[in-house]
Amino acid sequence: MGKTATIRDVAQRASVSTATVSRVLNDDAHVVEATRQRVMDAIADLRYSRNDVARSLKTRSSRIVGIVSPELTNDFFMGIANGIEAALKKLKYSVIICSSNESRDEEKRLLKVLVEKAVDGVIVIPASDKGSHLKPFQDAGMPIVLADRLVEDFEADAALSDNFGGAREVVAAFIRRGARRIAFIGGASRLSNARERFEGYRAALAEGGIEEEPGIERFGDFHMESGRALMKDLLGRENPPRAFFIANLYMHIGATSFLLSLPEAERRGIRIAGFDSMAYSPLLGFCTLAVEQRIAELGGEAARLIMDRIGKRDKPFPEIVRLPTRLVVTENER
Amino acid sequence: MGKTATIRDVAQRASVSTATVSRVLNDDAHVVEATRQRVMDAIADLRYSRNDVARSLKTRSSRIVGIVSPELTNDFFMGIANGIEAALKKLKYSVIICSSNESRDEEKRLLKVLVEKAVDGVIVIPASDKGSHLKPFQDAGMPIVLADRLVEDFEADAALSDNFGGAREVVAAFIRRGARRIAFIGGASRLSNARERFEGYRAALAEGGIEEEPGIERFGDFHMESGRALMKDLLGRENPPRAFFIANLYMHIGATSFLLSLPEAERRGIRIAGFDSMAYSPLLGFCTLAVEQRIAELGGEAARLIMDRIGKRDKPFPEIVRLPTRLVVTENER
DNA sequence: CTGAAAGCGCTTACAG
DNA sequence: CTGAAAGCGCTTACAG
Repeated sequence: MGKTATIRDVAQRASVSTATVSRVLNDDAHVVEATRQRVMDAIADLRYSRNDVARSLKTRSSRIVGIVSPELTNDFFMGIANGIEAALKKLKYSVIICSSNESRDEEKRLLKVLVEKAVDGVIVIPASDKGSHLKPFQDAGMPIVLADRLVEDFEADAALSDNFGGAREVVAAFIRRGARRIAFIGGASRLSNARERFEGYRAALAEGGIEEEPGIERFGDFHMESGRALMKDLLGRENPPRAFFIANLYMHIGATSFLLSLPEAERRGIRIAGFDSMAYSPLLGFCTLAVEQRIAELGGEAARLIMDRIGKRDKPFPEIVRLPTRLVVTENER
Repeated sequence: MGKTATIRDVAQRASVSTATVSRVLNDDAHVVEATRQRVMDAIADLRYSRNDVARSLKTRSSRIVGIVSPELTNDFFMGIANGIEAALKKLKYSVIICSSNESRDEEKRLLKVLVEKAVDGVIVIPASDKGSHLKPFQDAGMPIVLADRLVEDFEADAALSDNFGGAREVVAAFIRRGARRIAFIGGASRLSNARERFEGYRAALAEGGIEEEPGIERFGDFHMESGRALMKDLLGRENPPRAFFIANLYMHIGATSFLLSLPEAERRGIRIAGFDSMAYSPLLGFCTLAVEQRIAELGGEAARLIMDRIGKRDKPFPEIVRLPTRLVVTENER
């Protein structure tokens, strides 16, 4: 930037002290209207814009919250980020969104950068099931909130979906609609949300009086490729299942794209119950039921949790919020 | 954060001045090794972390670049953001990603916030075809770079795809593969990228000796719903086309989801040439050809452009970069 | 090679 | 209701 006007320039032009300018800038009530107006005019004349860097240095608050996401190109994570941003905007907070690139090391590095930038807190969507590298930052006083899932060796406030309940509900509905033999395609069970969804599936099965069949319960990595591979694998068995609960959207995409590569006859009658609903969900042609997460609210809750800690609100630690999910019946009933 | 160690604490512990600590922090060559080591030890002992806010205030550089995107939940935009972040990381720059929510007013507000945060520059993916609201910030000295598209009433460096060339290439390939009567579904032609793609389509038609048929050239708004509506509309004509060039991914999704709602017989033989390729592109079952944009590089170029201006590199203004696209033949040849 | 000191642009207790 | 002044944690010419 060029030479911008400072608070001193404004003070001079309005013939007041910098303290007074600062007061009107911060909506201090004790400034008499005439003075305030004079200052406002000077601000307008000079096109003065506050320097938040200086403000932050003095107040020790940057009014910035960091968000660390495993990836940027993921509508689910960005939906959460959106929810966070919307909630914080109202409090005049801004947000720095960073991608850990699904790497724990990068996650750690980003925390360090964010601390240097003096963010007031950070919301992390964990890249792995590990959290010990977050501990030192928390110990140093940085408020940290988890979103979407929990991690090992690290306790913190967290905003999560009711993965267990959602999975149980959708699988139960699937059973009610006649599905008996339901295969499971999910993420690695060391991840908290993947495990919870698997347990929800099992609970629904048990409640429906359906015996588990370990041979058709498969665990991938939440990515497209593993969804495709597992679907291929399951359909390659001697007696392949026709109903599937796929516990994550990307695996669902992979599985569907494999199905699309099959001759019409081979894929007929296949039905899928899935997780999440995004812009492109209408393309998931075999999906008949889905669990919808309240993505934006997940972000909103994460925002609330971090603000509570930043504001040193007195409350038990950690606070874990579980957001209910919603069952959705999709258009495809083909 | 709690009471963190400052440069003074480090200086004291290492028995040097704060100036020396600052020097080792900034890799100043003139510090003798023994001193450097002592300082490094003190830093480690105290778990000192630099306060970038103070640094920024003094150096007048925050080492932060703002990114303003029309939305967060969009893999194309976030792919650009990713490219920017990757490129800037190497230069020890960070990035603040904000969503304008497709609103020009919000875009303006965000610019103001970013100026207050003293970012060194901002890369904007315009929310509309208007840019006059960006002018005052540029005039005040803030480096601004556009990505993805140009706007009216505002000149700036820009990183763009060769929309014209890409559209022309894919439509030409479509024609070579036998398509004659190709309908056009695109975005509003006041948007620079939408217009360029339309012109590319027209050029390919002309070069292929195919007469334009205005009745099957339709303009929506780049969103899913309009893709769906326009596809429905076109198929509702007396003599509906069977080949489509859809100039944007979301419209492509909408169009495809409409097709999926049709009985098998009605949609048979429909072929689509599209734009972009994302994780869920395999689900676009009617797509046979696509133009792939170099999304990450688009971000990389935007990063380079903004750094050039921040570094006051002497070069003509504005610099407009056009990145070539790549033609992709998809798996579906059904 | 290292230090003393000024200053970046704000905010805020303390006076008055 | 308003001002003078200190100070937030750094960096950097200027000396030596």
